[in-house]
Amino acid sequence: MESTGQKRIERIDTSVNKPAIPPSRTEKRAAKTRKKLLTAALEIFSECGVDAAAIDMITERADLGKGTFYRHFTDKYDIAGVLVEQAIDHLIETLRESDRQPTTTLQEVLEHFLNAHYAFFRNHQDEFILLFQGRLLLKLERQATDRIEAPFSRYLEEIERQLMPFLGEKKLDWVRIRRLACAVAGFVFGFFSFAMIGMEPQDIADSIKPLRQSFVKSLTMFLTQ
Amino acid sequence: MESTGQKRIERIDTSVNKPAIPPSRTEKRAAKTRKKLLTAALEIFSECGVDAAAIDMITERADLGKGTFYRHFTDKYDIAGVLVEQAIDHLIETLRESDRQPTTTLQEVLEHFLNAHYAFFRNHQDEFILLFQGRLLLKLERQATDRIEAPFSRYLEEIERQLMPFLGEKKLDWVRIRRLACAVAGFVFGFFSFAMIGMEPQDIADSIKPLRQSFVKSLTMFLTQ
DNA sequence: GTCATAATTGACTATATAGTCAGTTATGGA
DNA sequence: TCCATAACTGACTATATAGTCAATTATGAC
Repeated sequence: MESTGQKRIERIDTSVNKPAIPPSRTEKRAAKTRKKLLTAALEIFSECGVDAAAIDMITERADLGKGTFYRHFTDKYDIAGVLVEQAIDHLIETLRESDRQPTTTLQEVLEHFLNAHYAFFRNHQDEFILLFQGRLLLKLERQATDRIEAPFSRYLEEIERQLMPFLGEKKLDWVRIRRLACAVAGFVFGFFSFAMIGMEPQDIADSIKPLRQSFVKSLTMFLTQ
Repeated sequence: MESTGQKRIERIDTSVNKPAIPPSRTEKRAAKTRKKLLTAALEIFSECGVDAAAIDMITERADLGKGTFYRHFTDKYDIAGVLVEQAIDHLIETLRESDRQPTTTLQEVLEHFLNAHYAFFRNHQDEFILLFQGRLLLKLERQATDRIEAPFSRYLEEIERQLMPFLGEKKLDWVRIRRLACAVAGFVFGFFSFAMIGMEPQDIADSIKPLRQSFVKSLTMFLTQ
């Protein structure tokens, strides 16, 4: 049942710090607790999957009381939504770091894409798993859909944004750009996921270089054909 | 708790029909019931995800009593395992249909791969979703791991088998072949999954042809470089 | 038709998990 | 120090789901 009225006990909001007000000790304590919950939840979700995870697992892992969870989040899908947003932020951030280096050709941009995704896969494996298991929920008419779908769109848009400058010569076909974004995102996530089944970590690492090479060539061809 | 002794009530086994014995009406009834359960479960799993699905949802959808479920399967993950095996069988079957047409070049084989995957995505969408949500369970230390992982390995091996003949000139590097299989599987599954978020169905269909073209070129390059 | 056997049923019990709230502990201000 | 307020706690209740089993219905052999 959805409560249309306000909650009796207001939840804590440490998500956005009001600017120019130094955080009190109380606020810092709450923020630290929230952080502990987020960290624990990410681990649990990546181990068990969001649906199979229980609140108790999270609070247990965070070494906090169960009631504390409900002062910070409404339910599992609430905290999962926050984590997905964070993960996408990290992925986009990683993409922008690549973007900071001067790039003059489409090939270079695409190489940066692949590098950035590989870095993300290596350095944020829990988030990688979270994103990849959450992604498919879309098709599945569920409540949390928008909360989950929105960050993924942001991600696709970031890829598109970085591509734009190099497509000036050709017509800026929206479908073609989105198609490319899907191809890049899909290839990288899909490859790493399958690689996790079929290959040893060292083999995965060794595969990156030649794959990058031919995938970049292929995409360049695709975009400029 | 794992019961090491035998169950008090033996479950029905209609999975493999003993050869040369015509099925009785009783057997056919049981087989039909089992089929109804499998069909309902596939729908439910692809709508809600395996972890979020409940037995009641499945028996409700199949219009059967709950107890019936337990005469045919031990639990959710048991029936999910059967469904994953079936889905992989369909995918492999689709791959073999492509293979039946005479292929003389690596490019043709790769084109058939892409065609077959696209056909599977179009004609078995529920199974596509099931496979794709199940796939990641691997990383996540769970009980059903082997049951789920084995079919995926079969799938990768089928891809490898079809590629073999065209790699005779080059050294048969096991890692390289598995890498290619991961690339094909990952690209196709990954692309379609992201396309489901970011694109309209018609745009997806329109994307197949040009994508196939450049992806095939890319993979050929990759294998023969 | 009658009986033995097998499949099916769904109400029932056991269990696990969600979500609550009165009580406890920490912080901030006087 | 003492009080007001906010964060935290975990035992508790409500609910949902898993899994069971005695009763029911269908089938097969005679």
